Amino acid sequence: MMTRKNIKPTESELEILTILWGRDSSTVRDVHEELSKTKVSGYTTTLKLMQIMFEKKLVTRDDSNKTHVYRAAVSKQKTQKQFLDRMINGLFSGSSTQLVLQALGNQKASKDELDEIQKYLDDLKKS
Amino acid sequence: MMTRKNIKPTESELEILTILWGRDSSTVRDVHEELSKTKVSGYTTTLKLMQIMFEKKLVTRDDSNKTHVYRAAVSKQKTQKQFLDRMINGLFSGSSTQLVLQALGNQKASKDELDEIQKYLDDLKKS
DNA sequence: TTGGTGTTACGAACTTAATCGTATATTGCC
DNA sequence: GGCAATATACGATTAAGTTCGTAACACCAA
Repeated sequence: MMTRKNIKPTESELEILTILWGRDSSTVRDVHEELSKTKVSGYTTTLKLMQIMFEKKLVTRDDSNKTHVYRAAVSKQKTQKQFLDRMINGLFSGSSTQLVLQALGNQKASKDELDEIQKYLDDLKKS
Repeated sequence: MMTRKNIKPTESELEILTILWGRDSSTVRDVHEELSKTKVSGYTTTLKLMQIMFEKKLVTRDDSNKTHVYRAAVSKQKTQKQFLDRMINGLFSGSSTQLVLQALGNQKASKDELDEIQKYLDDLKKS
């Protein structure tokens, strides 16, 4: 099996990926307008970032038309896993349990959410 | 209440902090030798990094002697929380639950660890 | 055709992080 | 005192990421 490249998206790239994950396909204009809701930046900045992401193979694009159409080339889940693993190894001594306990303690979770986690834990223990 | 500075340690700074957290107090030489177990770098590189961390107030130092003595100025737990929050907000739509489920699914946890998490969940639900 | 709008391409400037070489200072030992 | 070892200070360089200005091109409407 081919080993996957370990390309770590930067903070800015992650913002763009998050937008792409929430849409079927996007133009630079689409992404830029979405980005502009939370930060100010020039259009060509967004364009340049997405061009770089294309070179890094973080996104695919259809350039058969004048206005290119982009899609995320990495999955949200795989990216989450990549960052989680990095964090667990770098900051939690490799213990996912420690990270989980800390995360649960940090932020309030609703009873429903806690139930969901417990149910998931039960499944894990059975297997 | 004073608002806390949101200083985000870099990757290299995190490596050094991790070493400092595991020791009572450390000289640059101590840290550098510990670092050298896992990576190659010059002594002055470590020195420079720790000087920068001192300017950023990530560490304190006692310079009453020629050889300065350093300590972490930020707690491990607070730093973990800072990175976790950033990750939850940036990559998990603000849902700590989603992060927990992903973390549990990613890495195998032992039965004892799962029990520990369940026990913690029970406590959370009671309160 | 011509001008305005919208798009990509591309290079330059700027910032931050990381690395290291060299200068300088202190300490202890002969 | 003078030398070797070891420390800090600091500037220079490199690399990566971010930002934006400008050029070039296509398309459409008047």
